[in-house]
Amino acid sequence: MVCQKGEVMGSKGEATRERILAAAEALILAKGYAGMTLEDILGETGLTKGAFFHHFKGKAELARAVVERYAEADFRLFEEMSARADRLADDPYERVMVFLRLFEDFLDGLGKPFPGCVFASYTYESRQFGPEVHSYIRERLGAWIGQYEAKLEALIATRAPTRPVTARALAEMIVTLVEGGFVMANAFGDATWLQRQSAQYRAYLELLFRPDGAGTAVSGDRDAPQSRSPSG
Amino acid sequence: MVCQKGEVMGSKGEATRERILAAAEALILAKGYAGMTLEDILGETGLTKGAFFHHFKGKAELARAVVERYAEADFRLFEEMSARADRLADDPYERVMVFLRLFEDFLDGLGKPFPGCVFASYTYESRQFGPEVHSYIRERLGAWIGQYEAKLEALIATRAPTRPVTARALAEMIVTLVEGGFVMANAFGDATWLQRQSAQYRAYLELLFRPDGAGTAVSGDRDAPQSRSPSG
DNA sequence: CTTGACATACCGACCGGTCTGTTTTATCCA
DNA sequence: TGGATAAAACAGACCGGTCGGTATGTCAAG
Repeated sequence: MVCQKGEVMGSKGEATRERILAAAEALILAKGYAGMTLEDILGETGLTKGAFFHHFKGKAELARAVVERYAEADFRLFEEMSARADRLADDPYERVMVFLRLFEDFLDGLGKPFPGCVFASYTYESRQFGPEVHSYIRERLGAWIGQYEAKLEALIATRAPTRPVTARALAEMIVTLVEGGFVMANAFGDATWLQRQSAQYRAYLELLFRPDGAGTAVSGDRDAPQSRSPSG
Repeated sequence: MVCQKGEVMGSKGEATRERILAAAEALILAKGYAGMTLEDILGETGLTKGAFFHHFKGKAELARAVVERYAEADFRLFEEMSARADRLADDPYERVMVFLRLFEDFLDGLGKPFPGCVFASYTYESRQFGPEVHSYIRERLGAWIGQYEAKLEALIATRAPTRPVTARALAEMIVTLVEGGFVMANAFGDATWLQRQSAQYRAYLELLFRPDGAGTAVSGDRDAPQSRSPSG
């Protein structure tokens, strides 16, 4: 055997496993973990029970695999976008701003069914999962905040904010806005919600780190519509 | 019959119904709607199946009643706090700031088990509920945003912001921060998370509407700890 | 001829909901 | 005033369907 012990030998099995994970993630985001049935997954993937239990010990292991896959993809997406932003700008302030715009552009490209956050979905069903999954989510959320914190740390190191503030606090704020943004976007069926929050956050950063640039209009601004019907 | 047709004759039945609703809300926040079992409710309230189905047609009706109760309580809480803030200050800017501080103080008083938002919990299980529940949540979220919008509208009418911004956008932002704050607070088991977001939001408003007051330290500021371990 | 990758029939537990019975409470009339 | 009476407020056994999980089998590839 060329690749012994079933290492990273992609082939058919891995593809099927990936299909199951992708379907499960979408279902968890739409119906919640407890609301998702194995039958749902089988119907979505066209597989049968035998196939599912060949790849996963059970629903609990699937739950762990889904959140791990999600966390890894999120982490990589951030790193990639961060690298792109750093290539497009040298100044730490501009790097943060460009990163946020890249993030907003990325969200623009996301079609519906509008995605949510697996972390948040799990959080509201926390009792379903053991403490190990809970602490794993906590760790990955912490890592996510840390990614933002690093970029903001570089910013604060070069520019004194107009008001005392920590990189940690600002990092927590944008992550909170993203999590809340997913909830609101889903509730209103409005895919632009999250982008608007990111734009407001950029405005906050601008006032903190470039208060003189008030005249220089922030290009690509996403203001909320002047009047929005609550039921729209 | 003095009170015909079982009108608003509180007494015993209503109290039991209220106990069921309170238990169900806590369970939905902890385990999600689908993860919550009728047995859970019966165990929590010490009742039996007969009692439950005497008060509710089924789990679906309970779900609707829970979210309606939650929405009404939230609405009333806002109105009450808003009235208190308006009594404590005359200036629209100060009224918003005082309101936010009252909100933070209120959150301080909340003991664990740390609450979440029923709207958000339902949002991540949206497929479980019919479109009528979904649109109801949308309407109530819209009303909530509208409450904030009215206060911020008065603020913008009296003070020109340092940067063009709409009351609607700012209202959406604070609501988004609250929703995301519940998620993060639950994930990290950190009851102060939401208060810190509110404080950051106040800082944003200060920069928007009182940029000269930089020297005047905002009393009762809640900054994030300088270094937070991601796993803490 | 072993092993991975599926398919299928089936099981047992659980869960939402029903049915019937019992207790308590409120109301009305002699 | 008090007992009849009806309705509300419960209790608890039971049922049918669903869901997670298992056991067994097939089939192709190496």
